Amino acid sequence: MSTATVNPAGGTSPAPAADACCTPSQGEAILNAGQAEALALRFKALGDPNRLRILSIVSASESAETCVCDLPEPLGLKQPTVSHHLKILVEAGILHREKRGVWAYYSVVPGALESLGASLAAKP
Amino acid sequence: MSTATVNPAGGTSPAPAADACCTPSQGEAILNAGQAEALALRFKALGDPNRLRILSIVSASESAETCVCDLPEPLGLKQPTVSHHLKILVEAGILHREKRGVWAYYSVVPGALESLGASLAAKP
DNA sequence: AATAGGCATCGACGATTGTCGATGTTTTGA
DNA sequence: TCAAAACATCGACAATCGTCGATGCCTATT
Repeated sequence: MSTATVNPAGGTSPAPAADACCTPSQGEAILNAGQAEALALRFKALGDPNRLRILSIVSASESAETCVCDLPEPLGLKQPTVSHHLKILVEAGILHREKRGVWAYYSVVPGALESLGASLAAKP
Repeated sequence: MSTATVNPAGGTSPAPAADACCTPSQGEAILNAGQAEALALRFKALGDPNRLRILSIVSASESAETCVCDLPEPLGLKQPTVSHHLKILVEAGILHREKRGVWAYYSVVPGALESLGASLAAKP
């Protein structure tokens, strides 16, 4: 009866025996490391309560943008911390930064959140 | 979580002062700390490449359930690490764990990813 | 009962993260 | 030209995270 259990040694699941826990594998349809890393970067940006609240504030005024000066107060955070979170959201492609004069205005990148949500419903 | 936050219903742009960066605030329509923390917990679970790959494998399985014994090999992780990630995904309400005999089978909670995606499209 | 195997938990380690004070950069106004 | 204000960046610190070896628990088999 050849192999009884699937063991990680190099062999790629020869044949599913009766006492095997389940069907060994299904081809190569899973996320590779690169795709997973890119997706994780964007979800990680959403994995902080204060960043979610920043998004909530910014997206609550969709037509207009939100300037940094209005964020520290409702969040209870200091200005450098807010800038730090904003940078992470920009690098994740979720927020857009536009500086006018002394002030910096942030807005949600159109379709960014929707595309992230779609990648969830489709299959990670 | 029906956050249909449509804030600017009344006055439309009440002519902000020249030296004000923008409209000061819009009441209390943003995510509070508790809601943000709960949402962040679930997004944080998706903020790791290996957990995304685990989700990919589990949701790609025909039988819709995958046993732990098949995960360490394609991920290149040791068994305790895989168990750790699985626990995080279960606590986030994304995966379901069912033990049959010696083996433990994991499956995606129906609608879990879709509801997370929906919370994205409908403003965090 | 004793053994073997699958999986969860524990303890530890380096790496990453969130926060803040201090400082730098840029623009506006006097 | 200088001063003030808004925002970004830097450096530091505690906390959390990802990973793994060792170990324990549970189940099925002998």
